[in-house]
Amino acid sequence: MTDSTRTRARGADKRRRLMAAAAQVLHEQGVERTTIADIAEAAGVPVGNVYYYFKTKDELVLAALSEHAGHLAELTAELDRLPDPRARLKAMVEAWVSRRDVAARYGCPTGTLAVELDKRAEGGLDVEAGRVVRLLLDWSERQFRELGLPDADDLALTFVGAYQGMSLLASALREPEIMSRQGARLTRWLDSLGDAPA
Amino acid sequence: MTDSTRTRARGADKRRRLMAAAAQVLHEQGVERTTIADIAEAAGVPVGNVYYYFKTKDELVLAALSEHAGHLAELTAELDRLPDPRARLKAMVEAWVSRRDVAARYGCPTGTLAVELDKRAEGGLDVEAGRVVRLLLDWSERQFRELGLPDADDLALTFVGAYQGMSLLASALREPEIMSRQGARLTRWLDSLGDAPA
Amino acid sequence: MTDSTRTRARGADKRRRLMAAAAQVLHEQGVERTTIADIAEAAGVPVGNVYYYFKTKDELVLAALSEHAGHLAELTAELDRLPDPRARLKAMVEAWVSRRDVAARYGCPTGTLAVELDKRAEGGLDVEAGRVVRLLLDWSERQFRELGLPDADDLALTFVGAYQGMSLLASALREPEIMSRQGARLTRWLDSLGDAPA
Amino acid sequence: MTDSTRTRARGADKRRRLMAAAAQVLHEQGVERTTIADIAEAAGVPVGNVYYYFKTKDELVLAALSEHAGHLAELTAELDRLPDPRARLKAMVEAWVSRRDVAARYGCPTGTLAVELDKRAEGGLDVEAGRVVRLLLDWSERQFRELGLPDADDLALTFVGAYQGMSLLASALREPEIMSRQGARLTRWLDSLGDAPA
DNA sequence: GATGAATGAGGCTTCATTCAT
DNA sequence: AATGAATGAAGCCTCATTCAT
Repeated sequence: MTDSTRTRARGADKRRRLMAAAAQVLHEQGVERTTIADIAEAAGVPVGNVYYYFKTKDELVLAALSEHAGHLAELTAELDRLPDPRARLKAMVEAWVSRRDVAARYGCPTGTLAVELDKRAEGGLDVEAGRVVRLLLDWSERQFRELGLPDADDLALTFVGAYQGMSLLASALREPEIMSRQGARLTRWLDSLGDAPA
Repeated sequence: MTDSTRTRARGADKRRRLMAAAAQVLHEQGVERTTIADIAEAAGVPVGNVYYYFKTKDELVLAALSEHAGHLAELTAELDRLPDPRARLKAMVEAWVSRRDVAARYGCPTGTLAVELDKRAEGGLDVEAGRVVRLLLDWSERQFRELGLPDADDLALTFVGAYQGMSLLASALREPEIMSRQGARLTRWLDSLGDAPA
Repeated sequence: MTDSTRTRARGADKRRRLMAAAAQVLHEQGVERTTIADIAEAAGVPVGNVYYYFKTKDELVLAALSEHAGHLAELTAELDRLPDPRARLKAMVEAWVSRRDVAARYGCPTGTLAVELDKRAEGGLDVEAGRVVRLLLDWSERQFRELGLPDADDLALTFVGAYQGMSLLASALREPEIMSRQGARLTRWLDSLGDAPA
Repeated sequence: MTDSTRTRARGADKRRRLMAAAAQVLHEQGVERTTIADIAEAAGVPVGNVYYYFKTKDELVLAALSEHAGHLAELTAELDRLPDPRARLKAMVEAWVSRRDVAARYGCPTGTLAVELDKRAEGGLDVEAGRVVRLLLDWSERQFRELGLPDADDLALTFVGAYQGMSLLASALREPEIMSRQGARLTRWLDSLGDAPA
């Protein structure tokens, strides 16, 4: 391994650590209340060095968004191995409910980020947040379409909206049980949706 | 009108203007990105004078929350004049949809405030935001209970959650139509709920 | 009693209350940490009204100084009724020790005021503080001179200096006993000073 | 000298400069009338940069106190090289008198700081000021004890109290001679104290 | 004379970003 | 690439003083 390779590897590692730290800390504290120093510390990187990897704070937010997108991609990839689209959707609900404690404390990472970023038009971060939200919508819509249901796009909005809504309420009221109970309702709803007529 | 009445009126007026300005600006820009100067300007009050009415920025946020609570109280008071609880709920949905443009730009005032305030434990503003959210939940629960439905509390969570979810998605995607379409679905869902068995 | 008399009486009363409040609050909190509002509140006078009686904060400080001077004048007038100058000095020490708790908390009113005012050349308040300090020095010197002792001025400096020193130490260490113990020493010292040679 | 050494040296140097500036400016102007900007300017440091070294103004005050404590430690270390405790005490008086001009203008640094800090209970700075005062008391007590005198603690209080008192009077009256004359008296008093009985 | 309200300067502190090495 | 230190623009808040009745 040459010096430059090792350096590149170490550099890439730092970058990855910064992204992960940004994703977590920004989720927990929100964008405005999080300082670059917070993220640097969480990543174990000296403050001054952050700017070598990310030119501005906005780029770190962007990185956090893409990190969340990555997590979602991993999850959907795994769920896509299930043969039945309905089972996939139900497994998604299960995944949400399993993270109920985090949701009840900090809300849905993507959703809360979107809420905060929507309040500023400049920088285009709001658009990027919308893009990540849409990833989940698109995946959901795909499942509903595979089920042969009409208005799959609306069903996806209802599905994801329910998740965002229960996360918001769970965190506003600090009650993880809201995730469990509303998750169960969501599952029942999925079951109640008729398959494509034969 | 006596002198003191006039003075008091002016003072109270300014206070009210500050509350209204705080409610609006904080909704549009978020808590952290809004400066006292922003609110002062929106209310037409010199910055230094704000502190005569509100000792801290947090008190202004609190005032905004109570302003939103007031708006909600007005709305529910009006809806309560309808004889049928189901009609009340449907009218609530209509009210939400009618404000679709604001929702698609800035989200639900109470919901987005709650999201932002939940990220800071200090000050108790998070609890206060939860309290306002609960006002709507309680009103909704009351309607479901009047309809004689079981699990009125869960139904309320579903109902309000759907609203929060569609608001979030509408604003994340900047599509007011999401409010209309999901509003229609919500109305249909309300219609589908059976009355109390005779 | 005419209206104007009553008004003047009420006005004079307010003025007196403000002076007393200024003397107390400025002693307890120091000049810089005391706001006009603090003094107004302590006096039970609306803030805006203070300026009718005192044009600036400095004038209030001046008033406090003269209040303290008044207290001292009262005390010395009383002590002067004692026939023996040594007895007068010893009674003065007793008076100091009797106020040991206040001294241990806030120091000597005049002394601490002088310390704070000496740090600013402008306004002449420092000079005024010195004048009040000198009142006590002059009285003491008179006693020593009546005792027929040489260097009465130096003895007065030693006497008053001892008082200022023990007050400072008592308050810095928060130990009222320092006043008692050093007061006893001071009394013994007074006793040890020979009378004028016959 | 390596790069990091140089950087560290520069950083440490700035810190030291800030401490020295804080000690001096706070002594001359008092805590409340001194702004961070004053200290920064005296140290030749940009205001914003001060916060890299001291997180709050209180920390700067603390630093000033420890600076004064350092000065005292240096002085006593030097005096401790004298074989005779009485000579040490007399040399201490000489040191005080030699700084009579500063004392007559701004008082004893530690004493005046203690006076001001005692007026605020919060932050614990008052306690810290007391601690520094006690350093001098403890050293003095040690000398009196070495002389074999009874009540060394009371003698120390008298000794240090006399110093604080004369400093206060000298600065209140703006007369450096007070330091000289009372210093001479203090020296004579030290001479008059009997040694331990053989 | 009395009083609540208004004003504006100034102080403390934070932090994104840049610099020097 | 790495890093401690530097910079300066805000932002929040306080308060002496003044104003308008």
